[in-house]
Amino acid sequence: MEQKKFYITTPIYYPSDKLHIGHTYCTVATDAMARYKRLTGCDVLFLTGTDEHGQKIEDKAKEAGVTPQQFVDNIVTGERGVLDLWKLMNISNDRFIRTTDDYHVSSIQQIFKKMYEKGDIYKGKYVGKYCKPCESFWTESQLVDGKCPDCGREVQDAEEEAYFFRLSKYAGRIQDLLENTDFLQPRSRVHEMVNNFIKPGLEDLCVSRTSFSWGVPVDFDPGHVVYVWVDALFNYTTALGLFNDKYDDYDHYWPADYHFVGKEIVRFHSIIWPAMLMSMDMPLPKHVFGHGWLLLDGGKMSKSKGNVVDPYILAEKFGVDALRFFLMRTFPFGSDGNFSNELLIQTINTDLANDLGNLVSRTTAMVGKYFGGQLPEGCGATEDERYLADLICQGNQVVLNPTGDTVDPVLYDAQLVSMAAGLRGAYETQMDAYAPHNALAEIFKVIQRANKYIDETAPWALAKDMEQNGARLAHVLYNLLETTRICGVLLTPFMPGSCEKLFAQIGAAADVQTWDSAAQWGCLPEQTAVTKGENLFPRIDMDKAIAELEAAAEEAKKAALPALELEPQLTEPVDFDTFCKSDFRAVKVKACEAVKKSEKLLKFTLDDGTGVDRQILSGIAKYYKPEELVGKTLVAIVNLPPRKMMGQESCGMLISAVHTEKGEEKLHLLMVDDAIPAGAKLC
RNA sequence: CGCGGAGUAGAGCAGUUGGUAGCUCGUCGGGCUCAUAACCCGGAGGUCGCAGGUUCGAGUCCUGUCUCCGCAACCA
Repeated sequence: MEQKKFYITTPIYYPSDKLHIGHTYCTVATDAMARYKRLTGCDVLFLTGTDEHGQKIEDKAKEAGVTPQQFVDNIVTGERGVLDLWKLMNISNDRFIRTTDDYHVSSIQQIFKKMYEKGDIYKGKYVGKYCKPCESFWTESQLVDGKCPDCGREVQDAEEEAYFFRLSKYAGRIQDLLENTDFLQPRSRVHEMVNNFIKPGLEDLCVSRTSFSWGVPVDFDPGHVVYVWVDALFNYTTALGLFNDKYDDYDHYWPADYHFVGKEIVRFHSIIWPAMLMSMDMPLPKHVFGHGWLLLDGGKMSKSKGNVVDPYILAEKFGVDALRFFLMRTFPFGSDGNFSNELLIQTINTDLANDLGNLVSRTTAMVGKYFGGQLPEGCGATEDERYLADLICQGNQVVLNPTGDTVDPVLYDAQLVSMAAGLRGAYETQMDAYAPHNALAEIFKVIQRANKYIDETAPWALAKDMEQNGARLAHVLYNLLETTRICGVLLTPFMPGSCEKLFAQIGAAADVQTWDSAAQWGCLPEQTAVTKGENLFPRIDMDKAIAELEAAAEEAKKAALPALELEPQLTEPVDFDTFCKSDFRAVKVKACEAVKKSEKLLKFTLDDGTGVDRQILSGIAKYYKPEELVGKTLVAIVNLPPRKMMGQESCGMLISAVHTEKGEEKLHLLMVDDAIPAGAKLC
């Protein structure tokens, strides 16, 4: 039988900053799906990577004083970079593509040329607004109040040559694709795309730039670089060897079965991407799935808000599998979810520690305690149980009738067996519907049932009379091991590392970790070696962990801030006469006291050489104690108009030096040589 | 009238094709002691934002209305 192939991708991420929990979410989801498909026997190719070109990277590199290539190398391959993160998260991608890879660059040039020769890319004029100081090109809609969104200055009409893709040509086919197929999922995204972008009319798309150079050069027209659309989207095919010799399985794996993408790039993947493929006469990917976002406090996570969540810290603190599990279990895939540390810890404690971890712990402990770590021969599945399990695995409904006894061992066994036997089917249904959160919920129903089974059968009571009840006790424990085994198999795509440990503890070898074995009751060898190992998922002290996380976040925030920040210098000239109108004088502090009821103000009584005391209020109480300033020689501007502050008059302003250190504002009064007499003019 | 999403127990969320409203946490009471102070059972707590409509029947469909959120730049 031919193996079914399955090609799945994440977006290629933009390495202008370290990746955060949102990227991790998407990649973990893709990984879980890829592992699931491998488990079921598919021939899987799982691709992820980075999209490394563009203006922003060029700017960031410049800021950091390195070349763009050095900049992205650091973020991608450097310590705690993208590759390290995926390694830490146990991501099983088969390939990793970087758009700066040679083979990709040359492939893109050929693709661009091909579309140009076909006439779907043509040279035109890009009309917009230009901000000279920023050297930036803006479209009308990007302007803020008609001015440059970066610096707020006036912009002027400008146009530049650029290449355009005939997106408009494919509007009809795209609309049909979206509305009449299940290409784009979940369905709700379809309305969004059609209403927002297609119905208003698709305009041709500008696919080249001359405003920056960090990109794939258009080889037949120097000065132009290929813009993101062509460069980034085609990664899904160049990584298979399209127009290059690096790989050779384009024909085998293309078209992709699933592109997993965040909802903000659904537009690119569901409109632009298929249109470009149509232009290239290439098959379209089968599905694009736009998953939701992780929100913080109901709002978006962003660098500028300073609220990004670092997956490194969480994975190291709570364990990779716990984090992977949390992401997949808690949030319905496809809609937004509210991330919080409390929720993370609660999920770990409830599901992993209390339910699953504790189930394994109590089961293995009892096998150790009552049977020395090995159950006796004959404790395995009965004929009836195997028959029941088979019926259920084949999709039959089985109604179990209680005997009416208060204690009904046969019923308990049958209920547990039938739930465990039916699990794979329920799980598969949910996974194939791309609802991993529901698949996990199915597993935990069984885990909870198993915990209940222990209460019902009360093994500790059976153990009191081994001669009478030993066989029954062994069968009960076997049933528990078998249930955990099946759950373990199905949890493997989500928590590969922990499941390996689980299998070791319950003595499940590789041949009973397979997909097939998850639909067979009773394949765990009866006399296998069971060991109570370390706790798979230790319980987390919520308050303590939260406090530590907050401390770590504070630390990270500080470390991320620049060591030293200075006000940018003004470039606008001031004429000499205007400058001369400011009268700076040396002044001596005769007295200084804090202003009552004010947190910031100090009141200075100053000798300014006129013989009349001058009073100045200054908002520097945070930085100086009044008494330490008495007798100092300072600098003040004396011809500012007097101003009332907290009911007192301030005649002038003391001059200070200010800067920012690690995000903290620092201030130093300008103190000069005490040899300078009061009233000396500074010029 | 720009577009879209969301409003369900104290909190956080599920609710596929319309058919007796569920889950986790919290709370109250009980059971058990194998286990990671974990596990099991039970109770209290919701007019499913509001108002209409379709229907034998609506959280679920339709209309209206209020509130909240997101919507420039390749920021999943």
